[in-house]
Amino acid sequence: MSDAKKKLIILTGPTAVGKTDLSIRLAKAVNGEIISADSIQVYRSLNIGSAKITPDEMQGIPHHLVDVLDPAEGFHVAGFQAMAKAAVDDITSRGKLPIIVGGTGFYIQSVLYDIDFGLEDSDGEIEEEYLRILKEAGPEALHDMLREVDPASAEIIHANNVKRVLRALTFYRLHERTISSHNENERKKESVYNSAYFVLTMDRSRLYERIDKRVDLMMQAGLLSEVEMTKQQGIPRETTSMQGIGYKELRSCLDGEISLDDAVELIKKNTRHFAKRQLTWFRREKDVIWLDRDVLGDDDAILAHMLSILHDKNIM
RNA sequence: GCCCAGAUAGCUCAGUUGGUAGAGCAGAGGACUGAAAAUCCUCGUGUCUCUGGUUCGAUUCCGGAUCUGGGCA
Repeated sequence: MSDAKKKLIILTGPTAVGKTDLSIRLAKAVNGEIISADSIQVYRSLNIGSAKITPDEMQGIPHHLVDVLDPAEGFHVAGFQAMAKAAVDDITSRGKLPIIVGGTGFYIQSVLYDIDFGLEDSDGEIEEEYLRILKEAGPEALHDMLREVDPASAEIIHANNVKRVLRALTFYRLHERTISSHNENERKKESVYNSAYFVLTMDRSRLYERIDKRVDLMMQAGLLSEVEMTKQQGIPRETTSMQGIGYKELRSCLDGEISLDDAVELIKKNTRHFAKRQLTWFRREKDVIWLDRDVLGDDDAILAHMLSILHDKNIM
């Protein structure tokens, strides 16, 4: 539509559909650079478990937001958004096309719709107070408190979803307005980009087979020792990076809580569940362009299809 | 060949003192606006192996068949 808008390509899909290879071919075809939207690949040294692209595989295509954090550091959408926006501007200013590639739907949304996350988060004091209440009175009590200040949110957020209840309460405390009204405004936003939002997908049971196989390959490639390293380095299990699939299960195994076989099975299962959640997310996103491997065929055919859509949208 | 025990949801099993059945896991759907590979919600009709019999009525009791374990020869 409006040529004044910045151009942006998004390539996403559930884990293990084969985004990486396709993204390199796409980047070459459109003279683009890749911005990773992946909550685990941002961390250095978490390579095998995050199925991170190797320098060889990059084939000279610049990648942004990969290997930018230490595994001990925390991370969140707002941080991602800021870095991703800077990368988009940087790439665009050099006359190249930014391509967001990765499976973290929330991250993609934060950039595409330029969501406002408000002020900085609390220093923890407020949260501690709520956590104390949670411990003493339970999740229902917290939820009741939310109902007092923000009934709309209390209606939407289930009492057991403590994480969200806490966030809604904290938001109210910090901003003196409800997160529900804030979210309502954000939801109305139109994308600031002239974009194409591609979601790669394939038959569910075949995807699950690929996932199971890929986990076995990760184990063969030495995932266990990669995780062992994080333990030796003293990275706490509660850290954001250690909540990644593969890492949390093997850390549990290394601490003697479960057997290795059980850990591997758990990794497979959790990855399957994750892929399913990703698909649910993308189904709900507006204006996505589905690329079904079972319909379109091999990567050549998929790429050709993408290029023709990009052409029609005047993105290239 | 004989004896014993099973045969119920994709899997592991529970149960019906005879009125056609339910848990866990797997799986499916959904939510999501500063942990998102996170967090949370919802969803269980299946020839109760087959076949005769008893019964108003059998998945449940009885007989037979088939299959699967285990034991004895």
